[in-house]
Amino acid sequence: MSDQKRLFLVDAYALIFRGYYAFIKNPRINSKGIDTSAILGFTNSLLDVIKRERPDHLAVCFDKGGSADRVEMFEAYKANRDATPEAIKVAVPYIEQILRAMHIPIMVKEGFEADDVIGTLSKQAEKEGYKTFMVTPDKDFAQLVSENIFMYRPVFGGGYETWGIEEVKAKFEVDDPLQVIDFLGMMGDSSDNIPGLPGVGEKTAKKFLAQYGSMENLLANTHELKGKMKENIEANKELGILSKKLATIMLDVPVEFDAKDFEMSEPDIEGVKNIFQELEFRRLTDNFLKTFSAEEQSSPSENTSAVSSSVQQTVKKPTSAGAGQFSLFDAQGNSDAIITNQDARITAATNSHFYQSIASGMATKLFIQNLMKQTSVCFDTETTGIDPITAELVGIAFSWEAGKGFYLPFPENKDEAQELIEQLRPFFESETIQKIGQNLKYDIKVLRKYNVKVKGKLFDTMLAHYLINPDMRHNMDVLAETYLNYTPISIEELIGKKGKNQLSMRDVPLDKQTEYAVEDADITLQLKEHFEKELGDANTQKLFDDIEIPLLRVLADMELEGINLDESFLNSFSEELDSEIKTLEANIYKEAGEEFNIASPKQLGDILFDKLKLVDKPKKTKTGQYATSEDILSYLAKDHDIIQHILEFRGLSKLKSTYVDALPNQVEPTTGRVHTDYMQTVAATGRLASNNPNLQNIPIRTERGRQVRKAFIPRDENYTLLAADYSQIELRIIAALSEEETMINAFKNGEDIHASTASKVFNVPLNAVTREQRSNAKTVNFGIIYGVSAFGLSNQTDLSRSEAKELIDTYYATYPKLRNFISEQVDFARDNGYVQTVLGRRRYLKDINSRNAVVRGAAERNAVNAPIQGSAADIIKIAMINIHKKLEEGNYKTKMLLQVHDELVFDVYKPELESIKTLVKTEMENAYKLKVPLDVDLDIGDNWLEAH
DNA sequence: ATCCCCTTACG
DNA sequence: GCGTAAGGGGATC
Repeated sequence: MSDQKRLFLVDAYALIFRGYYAFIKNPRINSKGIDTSAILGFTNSLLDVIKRERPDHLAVCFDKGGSADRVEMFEAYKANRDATPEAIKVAVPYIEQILRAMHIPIMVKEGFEADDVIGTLSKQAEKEGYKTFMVTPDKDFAQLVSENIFMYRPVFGGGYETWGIEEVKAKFEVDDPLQVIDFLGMMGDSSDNIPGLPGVGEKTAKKFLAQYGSMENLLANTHELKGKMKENIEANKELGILSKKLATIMLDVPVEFDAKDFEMSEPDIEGVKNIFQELEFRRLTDNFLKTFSAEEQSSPSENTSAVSSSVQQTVKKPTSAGAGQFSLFDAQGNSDAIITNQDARITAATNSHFYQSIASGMATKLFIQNLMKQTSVCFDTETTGIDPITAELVGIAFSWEAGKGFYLPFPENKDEAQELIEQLRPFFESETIQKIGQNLKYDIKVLRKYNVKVKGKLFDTMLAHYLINPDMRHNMDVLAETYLNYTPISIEELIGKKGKNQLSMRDVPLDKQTEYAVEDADITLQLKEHFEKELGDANTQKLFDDIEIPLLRVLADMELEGINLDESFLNSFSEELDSEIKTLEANIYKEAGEEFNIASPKQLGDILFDKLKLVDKPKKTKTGQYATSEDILSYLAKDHDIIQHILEFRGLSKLKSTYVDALPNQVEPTTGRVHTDYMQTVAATGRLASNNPNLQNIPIRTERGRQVRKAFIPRDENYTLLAADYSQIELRIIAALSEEETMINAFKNGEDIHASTASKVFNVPLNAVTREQRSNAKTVNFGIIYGVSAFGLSNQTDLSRSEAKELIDTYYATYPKLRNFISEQVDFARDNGYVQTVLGRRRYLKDINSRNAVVRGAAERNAVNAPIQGSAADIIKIAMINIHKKLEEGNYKTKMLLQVHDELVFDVYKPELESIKTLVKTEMENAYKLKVPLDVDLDIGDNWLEAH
């Protein structure tokens, strides 16, 4: 590089947006509920540029007030951009603070865009002999590139590329960077709302530029074009000229390049640290200090240890110690000292580690001896598939020291595999060795098939993180990147994308298996260290130890147990539905006058509203289609037979495809039963979710639908199904938490709560409450749980908006403490950034202080709903754990099979029926003590429908 | 094959 | 109005 002075001009918003979207699937929320994604992303990029390039001169440019000139030229200019996300709006003042503390100048000029400011400054600096680098991913800037002006573009996946004249010429296929303006003018830019020439995209624009060189020359020669293209362009010449103007970056903004001002200087280190501390950027602080300290290199530490000669080893060292690469650990092996560098992530290739696979025989014996001496071990099973019931063990990885681990491959032969697992049995069944894993439910289920029970204390990193931040995702890759700044080998890299050519883990070479599997165990171990602390900070240690971890074993048992399904019943039901659907189809085609796909909302909307014109002003969905949902069609059903038939068609098709036909396919051949998978970490409120198949949404509300429940049957004639469900648990919780005496007493007296509410709200005696009054009271009762509005209530009932409002007002007057409770929840969320359940399960509400009323409203409803829904989830989880324990201790043959949020279903061995009924009712009703009694209804039957 | 949209099933 | 899973259609690669 020459000794020419170098100026870096940063396009602030471009990097802020980029930072924000980089975290969009996994936003960073600090304990105060601030979404810091954009701030973190921007600051990381900025430090990265400084560290890589060590610029002499640097400034950051912002937009302000948009471009007055461009809006004047073209009203729609940038008009239909999405509203700026809340996180970005709150980010800007912080970023300005950070820049001020770093003593980096902020350039902004009212009425001009950052493009124009950067353009003007770079041309001025060029005259003074500077080399200028415009830090932005935005292609528009290519027009400014010259001999001394470059684009410095962040590229996807990390790193930067520099665009000079040659690069711009190649990318845009032009002779001069200035032609980029013509290029953008021709093809337009939807994000900037530059209209462009109709029918001209990237390809055509390049062709035109090669041929005509400029917009003006193209427009002067349109006679040479032909067909539709000729018409289009001739009719839009003005638009072409306008587009080119809009795409032109201005070079005469009233700003001045002052070399002295832009010179890099010492930052106010304490000031920056304070801001980072407020934002809770711990690792970024380290990164900042390294960036601005003279000694930024740290040499990689040795993490290897003596290796026995009988094992195959794979030791990797950092490939280089160049800038941007770091050791994973400091000298103390302290993983908290990791240096983040978003664009140069640490991967196995850059990190020192020691992973080894263990050969059979003596090596295994020695390994197991060593394993048994440990007090806490992380393990991860590798199998032939993702379904634990059919998957076979391919190997198991172990790690008990960060950066180090072992892989024990399993033979394909079943007897030999069983022999190996027998050697490991003492480890898995040890009560004293703690087992650490990511999603241990899976490993436990796999091992159970080899007749091994995992005992001892457990630590599941996925569950830990679910409690730390339930709104995030919890797969290991995300956790590793977020908390360790480490990118693990992806499973796709190993076995290929899913589909036809995907390999089984068995087909992967042993050294690759070892690298992948031990890495997972190693990372999981490191995550555990991290989360242990955070669980304490969030006060959720008890929830983890007493609820989620014990529940994991309960769920594993329920899933392995499965439920018996009456397939022949479903098959005949399917035929019955099929013939009815065919009849309905024929009727609908006749009424529509043509055949079409009734199941396609798009085609259906066109038939109903374009062809038949059933309504004057049909409603549209947000994507511009006609809305044809149940609630809209129901209004029309009584006037039009076709609508009635369509609704019936929909109902029957859904029933058939989702349940009647799908369920028999989900029967596991090896067990003859249906095994759902309960997901313990997806519902933000603490509920479980069920999938493959979902057994939590089996129909019950319509007569026809609930027939499906007849297909769920006991194990055999010696068993019967028992369904136990909490009566009104959410209303009981809100009554108890709000301490609303009137409602508490109604529950204590065993009253019908909706009738009781109606009697009080409508001021009539309990026995004079009409059906309609009860029904409206019921709607409000439920509405309260969801955070009701007059608007929502009137939509749900026959009441008008004002009647609905009056009803809500009277309701609050009747139950004043309920209203207090609601505002207390919202206040708590505003002050703390989260709300919590009876057991302290938190839900963070980052939007609770949003200035956008719609967004804030949703957060406020969450503040009310999450503690209620979540507390109900907490309570049934306690009941499940206690019941499971009692069933084991009592050696009952009865098994718990299903959980449906407020209901548990059991396969009861008939001789045990009476004691089970008492056991279940007692445990459920006493799972948690509230100021309101809990009440459980029990039902028994030869299928799930009868048991209700 | 994969993603998004719309609709609908449950608590 | 809260929380989920899943099917089919249709666009896109």
